[in-house]
Amino acid sequence: MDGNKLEHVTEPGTRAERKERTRQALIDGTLDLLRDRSFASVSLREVTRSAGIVPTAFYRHFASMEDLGVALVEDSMRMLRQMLRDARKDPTTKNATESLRILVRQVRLHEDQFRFLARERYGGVTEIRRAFATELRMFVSELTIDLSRMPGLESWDIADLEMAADLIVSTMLTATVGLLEIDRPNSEKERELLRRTEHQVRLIVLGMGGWKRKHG
Amino acid sequence: MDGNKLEHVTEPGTRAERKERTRQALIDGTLDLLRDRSFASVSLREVTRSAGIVPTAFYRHFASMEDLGVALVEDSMRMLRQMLRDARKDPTTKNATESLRILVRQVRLHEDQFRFLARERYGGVTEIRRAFATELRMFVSELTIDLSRMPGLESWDIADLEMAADLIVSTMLTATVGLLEIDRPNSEKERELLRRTEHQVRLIVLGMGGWKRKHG
DNA sequence: TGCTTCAGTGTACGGCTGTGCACTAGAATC
DNA sequence: GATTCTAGTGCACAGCCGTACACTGAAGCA
Repeated sequence: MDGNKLEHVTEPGTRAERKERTRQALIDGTLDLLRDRSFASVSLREVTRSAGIVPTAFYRHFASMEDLGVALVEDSMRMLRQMLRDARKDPTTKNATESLRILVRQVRLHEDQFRFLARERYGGVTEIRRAFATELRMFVSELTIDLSRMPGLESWDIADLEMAADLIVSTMLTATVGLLEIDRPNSEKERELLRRTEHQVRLIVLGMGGWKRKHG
Repeated sequence: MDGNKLEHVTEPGTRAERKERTRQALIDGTLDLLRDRSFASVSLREVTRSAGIVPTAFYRHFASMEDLGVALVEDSMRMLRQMLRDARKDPTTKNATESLRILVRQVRLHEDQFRFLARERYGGVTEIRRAFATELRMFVSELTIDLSRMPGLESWDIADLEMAADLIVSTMLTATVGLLEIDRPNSEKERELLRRTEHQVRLIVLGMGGWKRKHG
Protein backbone atom coordinates (compact mmCIF):
# COMPACT_ATOMS: atom_id res chain seq x y z
CA MET A 1 0.00 0.00 0.00
CA ASP A 2 2.46 2.64 1.15
CA GLY A 3 5.23 1.35 -1.06
CA ASN A 4 7.48 0.20 1.73
CA LYS A 5 8.40 -2.85 -0.25
CA LEU A 6 10.03 -2.02 -3.56
CA GLU A 7 9.53 -4.28 -6.53
CA HIS A 8 12.73 -5.54 -8.03
CA VAL A 9 13.07 -3.71 -11.33
CA THR A 10 16.03 -4.53 -13.51
CA GLU A 11 17.91 -1.44 -14.57
CA PRO A 12 18.12 -0.56 -18.25
CA GLY A 13 21.05 -1.07 -20.61
CA THR A 14 23.13 -3.94 -21.88
CA ARG A 15 24.97 -6.17 -19.48
CA ALA A 16 28.29 -4.40 -20.15
CA GLU A 17 26.70 -1.00 -19.56
CA ARG A 18 25.22 -2.07 -16.26
CA LYS A 19 28.51 -3.55 -15.15
CA GLU A 20 30.28 -0.31 -16.00
CA ARG A 21 27.64 1.58 -14.06
CA THR A 22 28.18 -0.34 -10.82
CA ARG A 23 31.95 -0.10 -11.34
CA GLN A 24 31.55 3.65 -11.47
CA ALA A 25 29.25 3.48 -8.44
CA LEU A 26 32.07 1.76 -6.55
CA ILE A 27 34.54 4.45 -7.57
CA ASP A 28 32.18 7.34 -6.83
CA GLY A 29 31.09 5.80 -3.55
CA THR A 30 34.70 5.39 -2.50
CA LEU A 31 35.58 8.98 -3.38
CA ASP A 32 32.60 10.03 -1.30
CA LEU A 33 33.78 7.97 1.67
CA LEU A 34 37.20 9.60 1.32
CA ARG A 35 35.71 13.04 1.93
CA ASP A 36 37.10 13.06 5.46
CA ARG A 37 39.15 9.89 5.88
CA SER A 38 42.07 8.24 4.21
CA PHE A 39 41.91 5.38 1.74
CA ALA A 40 43.64 2.93 4.06
CA SER A 41 40.84 3.24 6.61
CA VAL A 42 38.02 2.45 4.20
CA SER A 43 36.87 -1.16 4.20
CA LEU A 44 35.76 -3.27 1.25
CA ARG A 45 32.37 -3.73 2.89
CA GLU A 46 31.84 0.00 3.26
CA VAL A 47 32.64 0.51 -0.40
CA THR A 48 30.15 -2.10 -1.54
CA ARG A 49 27.54 -0.72 0.85
CA SER A 50 27.96 2.74 -0.65
CA ALA A 51 27.53 1.26 -4.15
CA GLY A 52 24.47 -0.75 -3.14
CA ILE A 53 25.86 -4.21 -3.79
CA VAL A 54 26.75 -7.19 -1.64
CA PRO A 55 30.40 -7.48 -0.43
CA THR A 56 31.34 -10.52 -2.48
CA ALA A 57 30.19 -8.83 -5.70
CA PHE A 58 33.13 -6.45 -5.27
CA TYR A 59 35.41 -9.04 -6.82
CA ARG A 60 33.46 -8.92 -10.10
CA HIS A 61 35.11 -5.52 -10.58
CA PHE A 62 38.38 -5.37 -8.64
CA ALA A 63 40.80 -8.00 -7.38
CA SER A 64 41.45 -6.13 -4.14
CA MET A 65 41.13 -2.78 -2.44
CA GLU A 66 44.61 -1.87 -3.62
CA ASP A 67 43.40 -2.53 -7.15
CA LEU A 68 40.51 -0.12 -6.56
CA GLY A 69 43.02 2.44 -5.31
CA VAL A 70 45.04 2.21 -8.50
CA ALA A 71 41.85 2.60 -10.57
CA LEU A 72 41.08 5.69 -8.53
CA VAL A 73 44.50 7.18 -9.31
CA GLU A 74 44.11 6.45 -12.99
CA ASP A 75 40.66 7.99 -13.04
CA SER A 76 41.78 11.14 -11.25
CA MET A 77 44.92 11.36 -13.31
CA ARG A 78 42.99 11.14 -16.55
CA MET A 79 40.97 14.13 -15.39
CA LEU A 80 44.11 16.04 -14.39
CA ARG A 81 45.87 15.32 -17.67
CA GLN A 82 42.85 16.43 -19.67
CA MET A 83 42.69 19.63 -17.67
CA LEU A 84 46.36 20.39 -18.29
CA ARG A 85 46.12 19.53 -21.95
CA ASP A 86 43.23 21.95 -22.35
CA ALA A 87 45.08 24.62 -20.41
CA ARG A 88 48.15 24.30 -22.63
CA LYS A 89 46.08 24.59 -25.78
CA ASP A 90 44.34 27.73 -24.56
CA PRO A 91 46.71 30.63 -25.41
CA THR A 92 45.29 32.88 -22.67
CA THR A 93 46.78 30.56 -20.00
CA LYS A 94 50.28 31.82 -20.57
CA ASN A 95 48.98 34.38 -18.13
CA ALA A 96 49.32 33.27 -14.48
CA THR A 97 46.03 34.83 -13.43
CA GLU A 98 44.10 32.94 -16.09
CA SER A 99 45.83 29.65 -15.22
CA LEU A 100 44.80 30.11 -11.62
CA ARG A 101 41.21 30.82 -12.60
CA ILE A 102 41.11 27.57 -14.58
CA LEU A 103 42.70 25.67 -11.71
CA VAL A 104 40.06 26.92 -9.28
CA ARG A 105 37.21 25.99 -11.58
CA GLN A 106 38.57 22.49 -12.11
CA VAL A 107 39.29 21.93 -8.43
CA ARG A 108 35.75 22.97 -7.50
CA LEU A 109 34.36 20.76 -10.26
CA HIS A 110 36.32 17.64 -9.28
CA GLU A 111 36.80 18.30 -5.61
CA ASP A 112 36.59 14.62 -4.58
CA GLN A 113 39.29 13.54 -6.98
CA PHE A 114 41.64 16.37 -6.09
CA ARG A 115 41.13 15.65 -2.42
CA PHE A 116 41.95 12.00 -3.01
CA LEU A 117 45.17 12.91 -4.81
CA ALA A 118 46.20 15.40 -2.12
CA ARG A 119 45.51 12.90 0.68
CA GLU A 120 47.19 9.93 -0.86
CA ARG A 121 50.15 11.71 -2.42
CA TYR A 122 52.10 11.01 0.77
CA GLY A 123 49.59 8.51 2.13
CA GLY A 124 49.92 4.89 3.10
CA VAL A 125 49.56 3.06 -0.22
CA THR A 126 52.90 2.80 -2.04
CA GLU A 127 51.40 2.06 -5.45
CA ILE A 128 49.34 5.24 -5.34
CA ARG A 129 52.30 7.38 -4.27
CA ARG A 130 54.47 6.12 -7.07
CA ALA A 131 51.82 6.67 -9.74
CA PHE A 132 51.34 10.25 -8.61
CA ALA A 133 55.07 11.00 -8.50
CA THR A 134 55.48 9.76 -12.07
CA GLU A 135 52.62 11.92 -13.30
CA LEU A 136 54.01 14.93 -11.50
CA ARG A 137 57.40 14.54 -13.13
CA MET A 138 55.64 14.56 -16.49
CA PHE A 139 53.90 17.84 -15.68
CA VAL A 140 57.19 19.43 -14.72
CA SER A 141 58.88 18.40 -17.95
CA GLU A 142 55.93 19.66 -20.00
CA LEU A 143 56.10 22.99 -18.23
CA THR A 144 59.85 23.02 -18.79
CA ILE A 145 59.23 22.76 -22.54
CA ASP A 146 56.66 25.54 -22.39
CA LEU A 147 59.10 27.75 -20.55
CA SER A 148 61.92 27.03 -22.99
CA ARG A 149 59.76 28.52 -25.74
CA MET A 150 59.05 31.71 -23.91
CA PRO A 151 60.80 34.83 -25.13
CA GLY A 152 63.77 35.73 -22.97
CA LEU A 153 64.29 32.16 -21.76
CA GLU A 154 65.74 30.61 -24.92
CA SER A 155 69.27 30.99 -23.59
CA TRP A 156 68.59 29.12 -20.31
CA ASP A 157 69.98 25.65 -19.89
CA ILE A 158 67.49 22.86 -19.30
CA ALA A 159 68.50 22.12 -15.71
CA ASP A 160 67.74 25.69 -14.65
CA LEU A 161 64.45 25.72 -16.53
CA GLU A 162 63.43 22.48 -14.88
CA MET A 163 64.34 23.86 -11.48
CA ALA A 164 62.08 26.85 -12.09
CA ALA A 165 59.28 24.71 -13.53
CA ASP A 166 59.47 22.49 -10.46
CA LEU A 167 59.09 25.50 -8.21
CA ILE A 168 56.06 26.75 -10.13
CA VAL A 169 54.36 23.35 -10.10
CA SER A 170 55.00 23.02 -6.37
CA THR A 171 53.50 26.43 -5.77
CA MET A 172 50.39 25.57 -7.78
CA LEU A 173 50.12 22.28 -5.92
CA THR A 174 50.31 24.03 -2.59
CA ALA A 175 47.56 26.37 -3.79
CA THR A 176 45.45 23.38 -4.80
CA VAL A 177 45.57 21.67 -1.43
CA GLY A 178 44.98 25.05 0.21
CA LEU A 179 41.91 25.46 -1.96
CA LEU A 180 40.54 22.11 -0.80
CA GLU A 181 40.70 23.25 2.79
CA ILE A 182 38.49 26.22 2.00
CA ASP A 183 34.91 24.98 1.93
CA ARG A 184 33.15 28.04 0.61
CA PRO A 185 33.93 28.92 -3.01
CA ASN A 186 34.48 32.59 -3.78
CA SER A 187 34.89 33.41 -0.10
CA GLU A 188 37.29 36.07 1.13
CA LYS A 189 39.67 33.30 2.19
CA GLU A 190 39.70 31.87 -1.28
CA ARG A 191 40.36 35.23 -2.91
CA GLU A 192 43.14 35.84 -0.39
CA LEU A 193 44.74 32.49 -1.26
CA LEU A 194 44.57 33.21 -4.97
CA ARG A 195 46.03 36.66 -4.56
CA ARG A 196 48.92 35.25 -2.58
CA THR A 197 49.58 32.47 -5.09
CA GLU A 198 49.47 34.90 -7.98
CA HIS A 199 52.00 37.11 -6.23
CA GLN A 200 54.22 34.13 -5.55
CA VAL A 201 54.24 33.08 -9.17
CA ARG A 202 55.00 36.66 -10.16
CA LEU A 203 57.85 36.68 -7.63
CA ILE A 204 59.29 33.57 -9.24
CA VAL A 205 58.99 34.99 -12.74
CA LEU A 206 60.68 38.15 -11.51
CA GLY A 207 63.47 36.03 -10.09
CA MET A 208 63.84 34.29 -13.41
CA GLY A 209 64.34 37.67 -15.02
CA GLY A 210 67.30 38.30 -12.74
CA TRP A 211 68.72 34.79 -12.93
CA LYS A 212 70.55 35.14 -16.21
CA ARG A 213 72.52 38.09 -14.98
CA LYS A 214 73.93 35.99 -12.16
CA HIS A 215 74.21 32.58 -13.81
CA GLY A 216 73.85 32.92 -17.58
CA MET B 1 67.75 -24.53 32.93
CA ASP B 2 68.04 -23.13 29.44
CA GLY B 3 66.33 -19.92 30.40
CA ASN B 4 63.28 -20.40 28.18
CA LYS B 5 61.05 -19.14 30.90
CA LEU B 6 61.92 -15.61 31.93
CA GLU B 7 61.50 -14.55 35.50
CA HIS B 8 59.32 -11.54 35.94
CA VAL B 9 61.67 -8.73 36.83
CA THR B 10 60.19 -5.38 37.66
CA GLU B 11 61.86 -2.59 35.75
CA PRO B 12 63.72 0.07 37.69
CA GLY B 13 62.56 3.57 38.51
CA THR B 14 59.71 5.22 40.34
CA ARG B 15 56.13 4.55 39.30
CA ALA B 16 55.93 7.85 37.41
CA GLU B 17 59.15 7.09 35.56
CA ARG B 18 57.97 3.68 34.52
CA LYS B 19 54.66 5.05 33.35
CA GLU B 20 56.44 7.65 31.27
CA ARG B 21 58.62 4.93 29.81
CA THR B 22 55.71 2.84 28.55
CA ARG B 23 54.00 5.98 27.29
CA GLN B 24 57.09 6.66 25.24
CA ALA B 25 57.12 3.02 24.13
CA LEU B 26 53.58 3.52 22.82
CA ILE B 27 54.62 6.63 20.91
CA ASP B 28 57.81 5.11 19.53
CA GLY B 29 56.07 1.87 18.62
CA THR B 30 53.39 3.79 16.76
CA LEU B 31 55.95 5.85 14.83
CA ASP B 32 57.59 2.59 13.90
CA LEU B 33 54.32 1.11 12.67
CA LEU B 34 53.79 4.26 10.61
CA ARG B 35 56.96 3.63 8.63
CA ASP B 36 54.92 2.47 5.65
CA ARG B 37 51.26 2.93 6.53
CA SER B 38 49.01 5.75 7.58
CA PHE B 39 47.88 6.48 11.11
CA ALA B 40 44.24 5.74 10.35
CA SER B 41 45.06 2.14 9.47
CA VAL B 42 46.90 1.37 12.71
CA SER B 43 44.83 -0.34 15.38
CA LEU B 44 44.93 0.16 19.12
CA ARG B 45 45.83 -3.48 19.58
CA GLU B 46 48.80 -3.22 17.22
CA VAL B 47 50.08 -0.22 19.13
CA THR B 48 49.89 -1.98 22.48
CA ARG B 49 51.49 -5.09 20.99
CA SER B 50 54.40 -3.00 19.74
CA ALA B 51 54.81 -1.48 23.19
CA GLY B 52 54.60 -4.84 24.93
CA ILE B 53 51.49 -4.21 27.00
CA VAL B 54 47.98 -5.60 27.02
CA PRO B 55 45.33 -3.73 24.94
CA THR B 56 43.27 -2.44 27.85
CA ALA B 57 46.33 -0.89 29.47
CA PHE B 58 46.38 1.57 26.57
CA TYR B 59 43.71 3.61 28.35
CA ARG B 60 46.04 4.26 31.27
CA HIS B 61 47.88 6.60 28.90
CA PHE B 62 45.51 7.83 26.21
CA ALA B 63 41.74 8.19 26.04
CA SER B 64 41.63 7.08 22.41
CA MET B 65 43.71 6.57 19.31
CA GLU B 66 42.90 10.11 18.22
CA ASP B 67 44.35 11.25 21.52
CA LEU B 68 47.55 9.32 20.75
CA GLY B 69 47.62 11.01 17.35
CA VAL B 70 47.50 14.45 18.92
CA ALA B 71 50.29 13.47 21.32
CA LEU B 72 52.32 12.37 18.31
CA VAL B 73 51.84 15.75 16.64
CA GLU B 74 52.84 17.58 19.81
CA ASP B 75 55.90 15.42 20.22
CA SER B 76 57.03 15.89 16.63
CA MET B 77 56.21 19.58 16.73
CA ARG B 78 58.27 20.11 19.86
CA MET B 79 61.22 18.65 18.00
CA LEU B 80 60.55 20.84 14.95
CA ARG B 81 60.18 23.99 17.04
CA GLN B 82 63.42 23.28 18.87
CA MET B 83 65.19 22.80 15.58
CA LEU B 84 63.88 26.08 14.22
CA ARG B 85 64.68 27.94 17.40
CA ASP B 86 68.27 26.69 17.24
CA ALA B 87 68.50 27.57 13.57
CA ARG B 88 67.29 31.11 14.20
CA LYS B 89 69.81 31.62 17.00
CA ASP B 90 72.68 30.43 14.83
CA PRO B 91 73.80 33.45 12.80
CA THR B 92 75.25 31.34 9.99
CA THR B 93 71.74 30.15 9.03
CA LYS B 94 70.86 33.44 7.41
CA ASN B 95 72.62 31.64 4.62
CA ALA B 96 70.28 29.35 2.63
CA THR B 97 72.90 26.67 2.12
CA GLU B 98 73.57 26.38 5.83
CA SER B 99 69.82 26.24 6.61
CA LEU B 100 69.45 23.38 4.19
CA ARG B 101 72.38 21.52 5.72
CA ILE B 102 70.75 21.79 9.13
CA LEU B 103 67.42 20.67 7.72
CA VAL B 104 68.95 17.56 6.18
CA ARG B 105 70.73 16.63 9.38
CA GLN B 106 67.54 17.00 11.41
CA VAL B 107 65.39 15.10 8.92
CA ARG B 108 67.83 12.19 8.91
CA LEU B 109 67.97 12.29 12.70
CA HIS B 110 64.20 12.28 13.24
CA GLU B 111 63.06 10.53 10.09
CA ASP B 112 60.09 8.79 11.75
CA GLN B 113 58.62 12.00 13.08
CA PHE B 114 59.11 13.92 9.86
CA ARG B 115 57.52 11.08 7.95
CA PHE B 116 54.57 11.11 10.30
CA LEU B 117 54.08 14.85 9.81
CA ALA B 118 54.38 14.60 6.03
CA ARG B 119 51.91 11.71 5.86
CA GLU B 120 49.31 13.15 8.15
CA ARG B 121 49.52 16.76 7.08
CA TYR B 122 46.77 16.07 4.58
CA GLY B 123 45.83 12.71 6.07
CA GLY B 124 42.59 11.37 7.43
CA VAL B 125 42.54 12.65 11.00
CA THR B 126 41.10 16.17 11.25
CA GLU B 127 42.60 16.96 14.65
CA ILE B 128 46.11 16.20 13.40
CA ARG B 129 45.69 18.29 10.27
CA ARG B 130 44.49 21.27 12.25
CA ALA B 131 47.34 21.07 14.76
CA PHE B 132 49.89 20.99 11.96
CA ALA B 133 48.31 23.89 10.06
CA THR B 134 48.41 26.05 13.19
CA GLU B 135 52.06 25.29 13.78
CA LEU B 136 52.90 26.01 10.17
CA ARG B 137 51.27 29.42 10.32
CA MET B 138 53.48 30.18 13.30
CA PHE B 139 56.61 29.30 11.36
CA VAL B 140 55.57 31.57 8.53
CA SER B 141 54.99 34.52 10.81
CA GLU B 142 58.35 33.95 12.54
CA LEU B 143 60.09 33.90 9.20
CA THR B 144 58.15 37.02 8.23
CA ILE B 145 59.64 38.79 11.23
CA ASP B 146 63.13 37.58 10.32
CA LEU B 147 62.70 38.85 6.80
CA SER B 148 61.43 42.23 7.94
CA ARG B 149 64.71 42.76 9.75
CA MET B 150 66.86 41.99 6.75
CA PRO B 151 68.58 44.90 5.04
CA GLY B 152 66.76 45.99 1.90
CA LEU B 153 63.42 44.64 3.07
CA GLU B 154 62.56 47.23 5.73
CA SER B 155 60.35 49.10 3.30
CA TRP B 156 58.20 46.08 2.39
CA ASP B 157 54.68 45.91 3.74
CA ILE B 158 53.84 42.94 5.93
CA ALA B 159 51.46 41.26 3.47
CA ASP B 160 54.17 41.03 0.83
CA LEU B 161 56.73 39.77 3.32
CA GLU B 162 54.33 37.11 4.51
CA MET B 163 53.64 36.06 0.94
CA ALA B 164 57.34 35.59 0.34
CA ALA B 165 57.87 33.81 3.68
CA ASP B 166 55.03 31.47 2.80
CA LEU B 167 56.70 30.61 -0.50
CA ILE B 168 60.02 29.91 1.18
CA VAL B 169 58.45 27.70 3.86
CA SER B 170 56.51 25.78 1.19
CA THR B 171 59.69 25.23 -0.77
CA MET B 172 61.54 23.95 2.29
CA LEU B 173 58.60 21.70 3.09
CA THR B 174 58.61 20.25 -0.41
CA ALA B 175 62.32 19.60 -0.02
CA THR B 176 61.67 17.86 3.29
CA VAL B 177 59.14 15.39 1.92
CA GLY B 178 61.39 14.88 -1.09
CA LEU B 179 64.21 14.03 1.29
CA LEU B 180 62.09 11.40 3.01
CA GLU B 181 61.55 9.62 -0.26
CA ILE B 182 65.30 9.28 -0.73
CA ASP B 183 66.42 6.35 1.37
CA ARG B 184 70.16 6.67 1.03
CA PRO B 185 71.67 9.73 2.76
CA ASN B 186 74.33 11.59 0.83
CA SER B 187 73.38 9.87 -2.42
CA GLU B 188 73.56 11.63 -5.77
CA LYS B 189 69.77 11.98 -5.68
CA GLU B 190 69.96 13.74 -2.36
CA ARG B 191 72.63 16.14 -3.49
CA GLU B 192 70.62 16.84 -6.65
CA LEU B 193 67.53 17.64 -4.56
CA LEU B 194 69.50 19.98 -2.32
CA ARG B 195 71.10 21.76 -5.25
CA ARG B 196 67.68 22.31 -6.81
CA THR B 197 66.14 23.56 -3.57
CA GLU B 198 69.03 25.92 -3.00
CA HIS B 199 68.62 27.33 -6.49
CA GLN B 200 64.90 27.74 -5.93
CA VAL B 201 65.41 29.70 -2.73
CA ARG B 202 67.97 31.85 -4.52
CA LEU B 203 65.45 32.41 -7.33
CA ILE B 204 62.90 33.60 -4.80
CA VAL B 205 65.37 35.92 -3.10
CA LEU B 206 66.31 37.28 -6.51
CA GLY B 207 62.64 37.90 -7.23
CA MET B 208 62.32 39.73 -3.94
CA GLY B 209 65.07 42.03 -5.06
CA GLY B 210 63.05 42.99 -8.11
CA TRP B 211 59.71 43.18 -6.33
CA LYS B 212 60.08 46.65 -4.88
CA ARG B 213 60.70 48.18 -8.29
CA LYS B 214 57.32 46.91 -9.47
CA HIS B 215 55.20 47.18 -6.30
CA GLY B 216 56.96 49.32 -3.73
C1' DT C 1 14.10 -21.95 -28.17
C1' DG C 2 17.36 -23.62 -25.41
C1' DC C 3 22.21 -23.33 -23.57
C1' DT C 4 25.78 -20.43 -21.68
C1' DT C 5 27.64 -16.61 -19.30
C1' DC C 6 28.14 -13.84 -15.42
C1' DA C 7 26.74 -9.67 -12.24
C1' DG C 8 24.91 -9.89 -8.14
C1' DT C 9 22.91 -12.78 -3.88
C1' DG C 10 22.98 -15.17 0.75
C1' DT C 11 25.11 -17.82 4.12
C1' DA C 12 28.86 -19.00 6.74
C1' DC C 13 33.40 -18.85 8.86
C1' DG C 14 37.45 -17.54 11.46
C1' DG C 15 40.10 -13.59 12.68
C1' DC C 16 40.76 -9.15 14.41
C1' DT C 17 38.78 -5.21 16.49
C1' DG C 18 37.58 -1.87 20.70
C1' DT C 19 36.28 -1.98 25.25
C1' DG C 20 33.90 -3.41 29.88
C1' DC C 21 35.02 -5.60 34.17
C1' DA C 22 37.18 -7.88 37.95
C1' DC C 23 41.83 -8.82 39.15
C1' DT C 24 46.93 -8.48 40.85
C1' DA C 25 51.06 -6.78 42.69
C1' DG C 26 54.24 -3.50 43.63
C1' DA C 27 55.06 1.51 44.70
C1' DA C 28 53.55 5.38 47.42
C1' DT C 29 51.67 7.21 51.47
C1' DC C 30 50.20 7.33 56.19
C1' DG D 1 53.50 -2.23 59.01
C1' DA D 2 48.89 -1.32 57.28
C1' DT D 3 46.38 1.06 53.71
C1' DT D 4 45.67 3.16 49.36
C1' DC D 5 46.67 3.82 44.64
C1' DT D 6 47.38 2.45 40.05
C1' DA D 7 49.93 0.40 35.80
C1' DG D 8 49.28 -3.57 33.83
C1' DT D 9 46.64 -8.38 33.43
C1' DG D 10 43.21 -11.77 31.68
C1' DC D 11 38.82 -12.93 30.14
C1' DA D 12 34.73 -12.00 27.76
C1' DC D 13 31.77 -10.21 24.26
C1' DA D 14 29.63 -8.18 20.38
C1' DG D 15 30.65 -6.21 15.98
C1' DC D 16 33.02 -5.65 11.79
C1' DC D 17 36.18 -7.52 8.68
C1' DG D 18 37.66 -10.26 4.16
C1' DT D 19 36.48 -14.00 1.55
C1' DA D 20 35.05 -19.04 0.27
C1' DC D 21 31.21 -21.30 -1.72
C1' DA D 22 26.88 -22.51 -3.78
C1' DC D 23 23.13 -20.02 -5.74
C1' DT D 24 19.86 -17.21 -9.03
C1' DG D 25 18.00 -15.03 -12.92
C1' DA D 26 18.39 -12.10 -16.66
C1' DA D 27 21.25 -11.06 -20.93
C1' DG D 28 23.50 -12.81 -24.86
C1' DC D 29 24.05 -15.98 -28.25
C1' DA D 30 23.47 -20.48 -31.14
